[in-house]
Amino acid sequence: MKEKTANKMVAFWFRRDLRLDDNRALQEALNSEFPVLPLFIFDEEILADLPEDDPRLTFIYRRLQLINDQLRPYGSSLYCVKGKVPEVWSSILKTFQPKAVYANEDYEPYAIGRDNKTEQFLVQQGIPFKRCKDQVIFAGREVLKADQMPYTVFTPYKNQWLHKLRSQGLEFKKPENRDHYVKLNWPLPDLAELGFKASKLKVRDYSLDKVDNYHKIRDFPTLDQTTYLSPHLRFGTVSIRQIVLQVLENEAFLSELIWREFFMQILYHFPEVVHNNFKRKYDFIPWRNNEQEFERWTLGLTGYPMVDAGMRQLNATGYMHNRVRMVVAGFLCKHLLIDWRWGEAYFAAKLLDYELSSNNGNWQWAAGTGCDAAPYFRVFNPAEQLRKFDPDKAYVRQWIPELHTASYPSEMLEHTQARERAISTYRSALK
DNA sequence: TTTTGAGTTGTTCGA
DNA sequence: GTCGAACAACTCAAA
Repeated sequence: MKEKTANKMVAFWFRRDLRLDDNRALQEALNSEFPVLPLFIFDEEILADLPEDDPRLTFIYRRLQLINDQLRPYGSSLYCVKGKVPEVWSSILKTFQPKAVYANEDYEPYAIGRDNKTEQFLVQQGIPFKRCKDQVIFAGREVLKADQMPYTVFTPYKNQWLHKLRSQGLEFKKPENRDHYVKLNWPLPDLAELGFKASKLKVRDYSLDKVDNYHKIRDFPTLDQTTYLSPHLRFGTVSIRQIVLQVLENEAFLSELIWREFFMQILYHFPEVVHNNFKRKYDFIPWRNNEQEFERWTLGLTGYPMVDAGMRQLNATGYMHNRVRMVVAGFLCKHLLIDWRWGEAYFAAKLLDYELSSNNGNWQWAAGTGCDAAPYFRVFNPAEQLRKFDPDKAYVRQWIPELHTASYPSEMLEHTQARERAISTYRSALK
């Protein structure tokens, strides 16, 4: 990089928007007067909690390779570094002096803090930090009740969300200046140089082929007809606008995408849910928190096939069917009376589509402590769920080869008793 | 301000 | 086998 060109550029910071097309902040940067320096930071604050072969890191890395390949025809490449974000920015500014830095908004508490600090630092150097809405159709402040307070019940939120979408439509920005990048031939570090190892688990491509039948098939885990979309929305390898456009008429599936934004705005407005019950009156549930029982749950050794198949699918693949997630979560919170935070943390470590807001919101839903949650006396019967949703046992047999042999454990507790224990425990805690 | 209707995903029991 | 009611009363959104 010649001295002369080092300051005739703007920077675009990739985070959870790992794509070149229909990327709001990237498009804004490309439309600016100056060529774009594309960059990615492996954030050591986040990496500290992850194993070196975390499959999500491997996925991110593969996508960075793809982006790097896509930049090559434009004579550019991805500037990829690892470190603590503030230190990385000081070091970047020693090499480049961008006229502005562009990034897409991220609404998690950690990300908001990181971005505010980054903005403060950049602005001190006279560099504006420009943020765009990209990962959602509507951000937390955009869908509010008439009194300007956030919704905490899904159905009215969804109605308002749909009303807003219909009144203003999906806003697509036309792709322009696609090649307006800084000429840069920067080698992408390989996995080992970054301190990572390739994971055996893979994020699958998504497919919307069968989504038209979503309302009919969604509860049957054996049909394996899920879209596998969630990790792609998590890491922004596909644009939410593009997906919504494709499922506009499909209310059942669209609702799931609205749930995603519902829980994002809950986390945005009520960041304390990360640690606390949304409904504080549930604070006094005396969780049993038996570690041996928790371990049996994680290993898929409860003796309830629907629960065990789900946990084994999660452990083996990083995915779990949505219906089964409800069953295993309900079993942990209600039957075993283990704090939902334990289950939340386990899912966070294992799920390829892990996202704080959805994971927290749905665990609190299953525990009955969340907004718009299941009533506490609603206790899933894992045997009944199996009978209803996997009647020929294809799903459970797939994940439990020893199902009908002596080596499969018997039920670790009896359903009716556990159900009564759960209801009476909750009932007395609420008094 | 007060009132009213509604609220993701279930299970069990008894008629 | 099917159906409605009970579970326990509560909070929220909107008129």
